[in-house]
Amino acid sequence: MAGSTIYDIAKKAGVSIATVSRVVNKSEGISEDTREKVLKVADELGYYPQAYAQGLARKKKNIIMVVVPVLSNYFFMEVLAGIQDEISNHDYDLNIFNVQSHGDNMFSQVENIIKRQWADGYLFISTHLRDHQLEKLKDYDMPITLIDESYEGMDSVAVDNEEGIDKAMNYFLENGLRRIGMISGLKSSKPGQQRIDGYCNALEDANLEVDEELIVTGDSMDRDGFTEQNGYEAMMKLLKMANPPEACFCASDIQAVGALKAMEEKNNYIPIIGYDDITISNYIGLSTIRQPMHDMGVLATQKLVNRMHDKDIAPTQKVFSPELILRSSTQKKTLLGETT
Amino acid sequence: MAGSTIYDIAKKAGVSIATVSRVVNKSEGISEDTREKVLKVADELGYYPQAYAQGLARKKKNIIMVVVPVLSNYFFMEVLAGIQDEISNHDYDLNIFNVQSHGDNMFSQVENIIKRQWADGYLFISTHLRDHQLEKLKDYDMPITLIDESYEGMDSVAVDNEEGIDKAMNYFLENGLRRIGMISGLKSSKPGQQRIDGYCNALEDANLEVDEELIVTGDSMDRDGFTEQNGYEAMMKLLKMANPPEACFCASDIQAVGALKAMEEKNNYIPIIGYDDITISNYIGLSTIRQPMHDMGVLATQKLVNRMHDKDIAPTQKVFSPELILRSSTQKKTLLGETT
DNA sequence: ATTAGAAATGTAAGCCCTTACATTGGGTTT
DNA sequence: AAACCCAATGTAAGGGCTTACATTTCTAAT
Repeated sequence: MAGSTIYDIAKKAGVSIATVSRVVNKSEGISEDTREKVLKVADELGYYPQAYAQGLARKKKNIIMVVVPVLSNYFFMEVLAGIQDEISNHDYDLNIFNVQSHGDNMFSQVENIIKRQWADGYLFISTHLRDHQLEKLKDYDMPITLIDESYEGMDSVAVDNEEGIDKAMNYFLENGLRRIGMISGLKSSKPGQQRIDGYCNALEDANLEVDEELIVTGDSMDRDGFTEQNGYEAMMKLLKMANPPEACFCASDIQAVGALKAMEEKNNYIPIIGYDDITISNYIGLSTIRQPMHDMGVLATQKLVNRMHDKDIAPTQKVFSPELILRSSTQKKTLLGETT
Repeated sequence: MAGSTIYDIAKKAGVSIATVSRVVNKSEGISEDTREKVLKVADELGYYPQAYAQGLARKKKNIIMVVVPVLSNYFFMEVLAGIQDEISNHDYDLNIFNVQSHGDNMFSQVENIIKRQWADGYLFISTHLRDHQLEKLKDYDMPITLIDESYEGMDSVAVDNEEGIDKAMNYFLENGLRRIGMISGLKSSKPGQQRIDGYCNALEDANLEVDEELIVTGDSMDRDGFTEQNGYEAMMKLLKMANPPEACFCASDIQAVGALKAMEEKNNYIPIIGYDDITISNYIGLSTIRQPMHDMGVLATQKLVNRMHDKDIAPTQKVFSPELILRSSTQKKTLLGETT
């Protein structure tokens, strides 16, 4: 059934391959008669153009490729939903390419994907490349939009992390909480580092000293520590301290879910704020910093499509402002300011 | 920088394109001198073989493609994690193709993906095709493994849904609960229907009548109703009934998350059991029927790879037995049998 | 009937690789 | 030095499609 080519159709329909190609591609200048004849044969033989041959012959592949280091992650999922929604307004297929994370090796994978010319345009989600690497990427002159990181001279869609963390920290500070813990992901990862920096800066701005002891992470380090289990372990550490924090900021909602469980088990609640606002957070009452993930996906896709249509528009960097969403994790049995 | 071909390298290095190809593909019979010379030039020109040209020239593409209707879904995510883990043991790249769901249209998309020969092998996750469609798929003689559905004569990895639902229902029944509600997804979807059937059968086996009123779904119907919001709405309906159920089975954990919230808001708890055991369930104390999603991904990938290496092995269908996992959602402030 | 012009179709080159087969040019053997 | 072998390299076909250009066929104007 499978595997018939344009030649088979041409022969059986008694026309040239060019005609078959034209019929299949709906180009004009074909008589209704031949069109029907060819279509009939094509259907009988189950013909459909091979992607690779077509991609080679045309320059265009009609593919947008999403490149991500880790697929099973909520942030990615929700961004992706936005991408899907937007892409359905355009005539492109979506392909997702999963690069194995970690180090320089990751960049060479990314580079090869570009070189191999898989797609007409690329969305890079959370790849967190270094500046010199991004610089190289620019040279390829391929439509690329960065998501979750920002770089001068490239299209990108990101969120102001510092600002988000500031909002969380200030909320605590304004409510009279001083000793604030932080549950971090892998400290050496770019987002991990960024969030720690934000945390430190916020404290310094408030003229408070940073107690390194209060910045903890769990022991499970898959997905760079951005897992429920990691958050659970981290909160356990925090609660077991001789002098535990009065509140806690989590680098991701998913870790906060684990932290919540730890507090429940210990029956010891401190106010916590997560980061992301994944869908589930609303249902479990987790206060959080909202990143407009869906919108980021939509906007990034729009930017990419625009660029694919016109190489020469100037690249722009969109930076969303994150929003503090208060739910029960900062209220119930918790805030000092409110028990009185 | 981008876009150099084998010809460019050949010319600049003063060799033939065949030699370049051989060097790049690490085939043997190339002197160390030329190898180095070619490699040097290739690096300078940033050469890497174009995927489409290579795919056309060889028969093999070195790609495994995952085909799914909806990406942003927890079941999919966890299965995918398994696929990723297993695939990293083999020399294949992973590509994910997102088909727009809904009806016959979906099948034609799936069919075209096969015809276009994107990959060397395919994993179909939760496509829930009809029998005659699967029958057609078989004819294509392409390595395909079905995940989350089972079909005679094709490789597949699934879970015995009936059995899982039975376990949940029996747990309720054994604990003296008789009036058991069900929160369903879109009733017309294949998994939706299956789970409703299982629910009805379990009741009938216990000689209880099925009260159609107790099978509810929410009003939000994106993702076929398998969302938190849908579960929330459904549970609200249930709790508002004149004669509400004493317990509830949810067709998915994600809906159960919403249901939990509804109960909290109403401050009215009945025991509930979800379906899937997504990672988060463990952290929010949701009792559930565990599907070994990660293992399913791993096993499906293994089967696929085996078949890609040897077309002639007989197809097998693996059906996992799901497991009842009890957590607090069937305990705290709830079970009649335990309050006495 | 003749012919310009448009419409329909065909021919062939080209997209970038891989690879079977042919060729070249030492090194060995005798 | 002739004969042979083998390693290294080159030549060219072919994979399935698109498309510029050439050719044929038809329509309609003269």
